[in-house]
Amino acid sequence: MAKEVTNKEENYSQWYNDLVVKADLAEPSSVRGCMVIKPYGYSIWEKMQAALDKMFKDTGHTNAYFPLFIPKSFFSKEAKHVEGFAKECAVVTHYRLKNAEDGSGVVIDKDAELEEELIIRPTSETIIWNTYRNWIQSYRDLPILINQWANIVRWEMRTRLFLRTTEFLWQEGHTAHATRDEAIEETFKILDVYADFAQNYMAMPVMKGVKTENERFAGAVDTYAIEALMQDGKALQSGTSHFLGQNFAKAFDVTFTDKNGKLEHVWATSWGVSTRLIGALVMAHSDEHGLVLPPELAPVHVVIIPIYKNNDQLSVISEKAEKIKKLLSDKGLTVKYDNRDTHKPGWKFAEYELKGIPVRLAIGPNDIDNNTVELARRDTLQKQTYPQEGIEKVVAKLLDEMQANIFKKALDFREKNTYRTDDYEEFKHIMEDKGGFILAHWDGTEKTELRIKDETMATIRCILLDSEQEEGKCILTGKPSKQRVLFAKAY
RNA sequence: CGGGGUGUAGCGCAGCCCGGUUAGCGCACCUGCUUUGGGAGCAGGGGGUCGUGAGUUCGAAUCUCACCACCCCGACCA
Repeated sequence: MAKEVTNKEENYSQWYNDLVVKADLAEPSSVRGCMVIKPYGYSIWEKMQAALDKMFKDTGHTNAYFPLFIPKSFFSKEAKHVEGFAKECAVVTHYRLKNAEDGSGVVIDKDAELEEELIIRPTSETIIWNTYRNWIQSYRDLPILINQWANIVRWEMRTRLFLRTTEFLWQEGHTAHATRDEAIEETFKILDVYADFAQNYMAMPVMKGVKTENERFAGAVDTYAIEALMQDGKALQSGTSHFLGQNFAKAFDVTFTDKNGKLEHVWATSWGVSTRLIGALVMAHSDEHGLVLPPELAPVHVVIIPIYKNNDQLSVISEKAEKIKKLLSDKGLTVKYDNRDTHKPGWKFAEYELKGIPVRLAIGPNDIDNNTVELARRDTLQKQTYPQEGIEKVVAKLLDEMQANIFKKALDFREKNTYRTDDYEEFKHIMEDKGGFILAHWDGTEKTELRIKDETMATIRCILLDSEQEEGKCILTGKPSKQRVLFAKAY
């Protein structure tokens, strides 16, 4: 065994790290807290980008690009925003290096100090709203619906590949609207896009809800999020959509004249998902054998592996394999024919399982005699022999079935691990033993929320949008509550 | 920033207590032959500033001191 993945039950976080590294998604870099996203991992990100980008375009958005650097003065204009991000900002103070006089290498040239320090963006609201001020005069200039694909930096103390790194890739949407209602509508529209993407592409069920004040984005009026449950019973916030009200418009003095000739502040939203989604994808579906990728996001759908004893056999098999590859490609599938002679079939089987390629198609001498192929599906690891005739339809159908099955498996898991309780002792036991989501009553105060966090490590992930109104008593204080909220330990 | 741990070949480790030839093992790598339907076998081969610096000593991977880096556990976070 060349590559062993740590047992998932024994040490979940080691299992995750192993998987990310051994499946060639990413590796730690020599820069503290930063990762190298390797080609295979990056191609998953490209699949995500392609799907999301289309969804954004289909809902009327266009892409643009704003600077990496933000002048410190911009950054400090929105009070809550600074407060939230100040502790994790990288700051550029100089613009030149020089050779050290003692020959010990290169040092900062103290004469090249910046007049005003530049913050490396931890998010772009400030630079964007500073820019929007110049773009907006009239209601005719609205709405502005812009997205950008970018890297950002948040100086983290402890990092984990994909889940939390100092630099990461994401998209951030920033929209400007003439009315409050329109901005709110935009916030929900994007939340739905995210939920749709998570469920239909990532095959990962999510809960939609609004964050408590405590978990709200710095500078937002309301933060909405999609929350997913990972296989270790912890929740992962997978996307956020913020209704910013007029906070940034006021901070950056962005006003417009409405239809009645009245000067108003602009209404805003911002929203984002990041490469963290790759971490979510890994933790939601994968197993002891490696990654399990939903077909919609798999960089390669089918790998064809020849099994042969000599070159004569290989050439017969290759001819078949190339034909099948073309049939599948014509169906829009990405197919790899791995005819390398440097690795044995068994090695390749294990390798592609580790990488989560949805379907493996093997052709050997027996298949040549019988006009068959062997298909193995990654989600269930089942193998079955099919006639070569019509194989492209079988594979296409199988991939659809797998996409649905992977989602269903994740949904079953979530349902099995979502509890309702009105008893705080039970609440504590659930959190301690197995984790998962708990729906419980809460009195609505930050104090209670923090005390529950202290005592159980669980936080309020969100207040579900579709939660039914129900009279009850706060699980901690017994004070009256009108609805249950979603608790979990979180990443 | 607190508490704990680890730095020896690309990776994972042994050796260190108790200093002494040429620093060793597994995986990976290279060559050859046999193999190929679940991570092949045999034979041969290459690869090391023992984290860095200073000290003790006839002699340091091994002992002492300092520094650096990384990992795990906490506080902070998408």
